[in-house]
Amino acid sequence: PEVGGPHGPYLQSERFDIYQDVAHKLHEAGKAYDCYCTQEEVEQRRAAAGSENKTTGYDGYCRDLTEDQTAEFIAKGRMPVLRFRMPDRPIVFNDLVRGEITFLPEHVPDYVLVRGNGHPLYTLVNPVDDALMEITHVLRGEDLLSSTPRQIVLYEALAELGVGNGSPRFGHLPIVMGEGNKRLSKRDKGSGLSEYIERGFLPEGILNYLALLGWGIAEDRDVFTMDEMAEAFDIRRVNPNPARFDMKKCEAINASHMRALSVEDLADRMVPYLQRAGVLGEEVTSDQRALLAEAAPLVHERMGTLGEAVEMLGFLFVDESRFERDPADSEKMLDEDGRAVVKAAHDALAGLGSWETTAIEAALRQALVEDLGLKPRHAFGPVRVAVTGRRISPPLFESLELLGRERSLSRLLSAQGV
RNA sequence: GCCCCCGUUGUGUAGUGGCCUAGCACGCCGCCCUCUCAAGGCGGUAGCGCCGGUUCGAAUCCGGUCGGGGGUACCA
Repeated sequence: PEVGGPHGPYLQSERFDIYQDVAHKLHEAGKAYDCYCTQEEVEQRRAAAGSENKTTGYDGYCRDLTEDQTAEFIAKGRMPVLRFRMPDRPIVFNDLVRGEITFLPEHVPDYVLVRGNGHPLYTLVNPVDDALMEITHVLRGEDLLSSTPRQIVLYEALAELGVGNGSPRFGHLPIVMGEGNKRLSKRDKGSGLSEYIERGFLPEGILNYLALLGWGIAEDRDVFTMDEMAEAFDIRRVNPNPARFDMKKCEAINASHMRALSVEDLADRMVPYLQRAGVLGEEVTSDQRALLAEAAPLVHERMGTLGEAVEMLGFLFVDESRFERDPADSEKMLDEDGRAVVKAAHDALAGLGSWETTAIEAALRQALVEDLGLKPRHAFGPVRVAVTGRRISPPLFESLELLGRERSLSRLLSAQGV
């Protein structure tokens, strides 16, 4: 609607006259008829028919009303609905993903196009819009499969009346199921796109994963770019089985795309997430940009989503007053022994001449591993928590360099409770 | 109930009568690497829903059965 195009108007509310006109034509041509039955009457007749397991839907009562019968209904003040007259023949169509599908006429009853109050229904509006807008292919969920036969017949009737060129091609995609084989409903957690965006999934990652639900680019490959997908995709190769949404796999695919990003791109994309978490402000200073550019290479192979940037890199951008350590990690790593290690680390680094990675590493290895005889993992664990606030972080020595001498020493001090 | 769709390891898939003692990916388990976590490398785990039939031969074809999903509105 906001873009426009050759088949406007694009707002349904502005197309009322079109629907009304088409409804008229359908009625005139006998493709649809006025039906005066109330819903109660239809149900009663169905129940009275006994074996109500035969067919649901309308029984065709008003299909061929005489003028007298019609007059009688009108005299009673009944307002008719416009009902489409389904042909008495099997409806066969070739679904793009499922192949040939057949519906017998007794299973697709006449259906309502226009309400008693004159308002057109989706059943009319959708095909009319698609016919007029020259839609050629309809790719939709399997949940719409059983309404397809009645739509196809409508398209054909429309074409006979000079509206559109007949039925588009249909392809019914498998529905994505959630855990426990239940349909993923909009209310379910993990069903809304916004949740994935908030967590920092990449658009190309989500798209890649979704495409894998029923389709594959090759036998031995499942990570691909959007361009590659567009190039290779073929609706006829889509699998009709409903697929379960697997968050683990989705995360793995996304992680692959994260790694495929250039570090520059990664840095840019992390910014909004760092801002939203308050790690970065509205305005990102050039110093912060530079720091982020140096930090990006350290994390680009260890992040699954952009949102993880907050925990991974937050410690670098936060000043001492706002720096916090994970309580559980602190408790575990900064016990008495841990604090002793941190003190030794501080002393080793305090007088360091050159504040860069190799020198930092050399000094710490000497002081903690050589002099104190600690295993590397026991030596660096407490230091890591002291400086980054977490047991999981980017590589320690690089992190220390980026953090800078002043803040590093300050944190090594505060971790000792000093 | 009735109609339609679907049925290969935990998950997504490859497989269209012999190349299948069923391939790939994710997961899971173990090992290697290692300052944490990842990444990477190596190895392992687990499947043709079931029953008949066709055939020299069936995951592949046919029938049945069971199971899952969707649809059955004057909703979209």
